[in-house]
Amino acid sequence: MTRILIVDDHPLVRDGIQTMLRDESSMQIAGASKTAAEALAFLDAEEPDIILLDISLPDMNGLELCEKIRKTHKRVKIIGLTSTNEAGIITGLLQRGGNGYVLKNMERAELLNAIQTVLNGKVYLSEAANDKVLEQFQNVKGAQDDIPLLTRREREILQLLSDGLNGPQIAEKLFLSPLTIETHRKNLLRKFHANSVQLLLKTARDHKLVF
Amino acid sequence: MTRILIVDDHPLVRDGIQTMLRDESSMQIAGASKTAAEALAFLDAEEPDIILLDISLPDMNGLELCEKIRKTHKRVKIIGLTSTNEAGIITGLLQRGGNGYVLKNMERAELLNAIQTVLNGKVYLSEAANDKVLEQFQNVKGAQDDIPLLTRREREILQLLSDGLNGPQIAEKLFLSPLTIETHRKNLLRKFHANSVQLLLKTARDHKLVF
DNA sequence: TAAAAAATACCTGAAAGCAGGTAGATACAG
DNA sequence: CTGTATCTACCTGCTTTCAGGTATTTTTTA
Repeated sequence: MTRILIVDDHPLVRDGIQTMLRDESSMQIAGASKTAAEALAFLDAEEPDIILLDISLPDMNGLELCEKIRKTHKRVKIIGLTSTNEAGIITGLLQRGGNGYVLKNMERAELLNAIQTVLNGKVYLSEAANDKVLEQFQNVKGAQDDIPLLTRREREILQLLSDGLNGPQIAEKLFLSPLTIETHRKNLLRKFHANSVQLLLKTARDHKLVF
Repeated sequence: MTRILIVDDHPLVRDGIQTMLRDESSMQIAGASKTAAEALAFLDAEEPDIILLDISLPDMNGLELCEKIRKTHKRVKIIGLTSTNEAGIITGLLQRGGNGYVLKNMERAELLNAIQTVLNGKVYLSEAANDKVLEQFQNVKGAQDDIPLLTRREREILQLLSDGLNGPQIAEKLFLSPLTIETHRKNLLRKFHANSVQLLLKTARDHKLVF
């Protein structure tokens, strides 16, 4: 028997999911919480197998809640739920220990599929979510008029800067003159229209050139 | 008929995959490339349905190649292949338009499963890869004994530094003396045992105190 | 193979950051 | 109400970064 906790502040969603799963004899709705606080209280008492977790809750960000739950409940599988597919949520959820992600306009079959998939230890991302990831990626690439093209060396140095190294340290690591690093850094700043490495790195991260 | 391109510099892997798929009448190995250059040349001539892409290639980073392929081939499904599961590769691959990810020690069934999943427009991540994502997450949280306690003001300034502002800019924004910001920044550096703002921000990000 | 691109290295002067202090004003809790 | 923590602000001296160049060598590409 798979025990499921629903965390969503919309009654419509809670009822809808209950209905979708009503005929599945192997699944049981263990609880339904309207808020993060309720969910955490529920988890103090019971340990479900699956949590269907709305990303936008009234009292706490869904990602944050996911992180919090994962800290004390290593075993439970967490599937994110959302209506509008915001940027970065998918990877954010995975990085916080989430096991999957479905959109609220899903079909019944997709929900069952998602639950089965994460129960088997795999990650499930809905097709639409997948499209969004790609689309977002394409868009980023599409609006790349102003994403500067970097040389290999520049990318390398950008990454090292992102790793927290400063000029002299990079020079030592790459067996180059600190002045050379300065030149590359300067070219990076120019290409990104940044006036400090801080800003450069922020922009680069926004464009997903470094992580 | 599903046409598959294998991109891997290890003959063993190429042969192994061919063998795994030999008995699948619905699948056909359209080609096998040893390098990124070969793969790109192949894609100029033919358009497979699936690309099984090794992450560590001799002439180009797999992520980079994925990005490059996705730029001109929107339709093809790309599944990453790797032996050792490095940090960040999974999300990096997704963000570059990858559709899935399997480890080289997979079973035949898992490969077929992965191919079928991405053909259906879903993302496939292998169980082992999933575990790694979670494990990596848990590790970060596990070593949190020495995360410094920050005051409200320090958190505020940390966030502004993370946003790419420098000392004087923050001072202006908060109606404070630049010297005050310098003090706070200095305290942050001390608390994080960092000797530059760059390093401070990296550490803070690792501890998920800023994003 | 010739031209273009990339990588290397240097210079000057101004601005900012960093390390090491000191110190007054609030605010908050025992 | 009396510490303790926090926020504020300053000083000196040194290092690094940034903006603006120039210039040689190597690699890539047309």
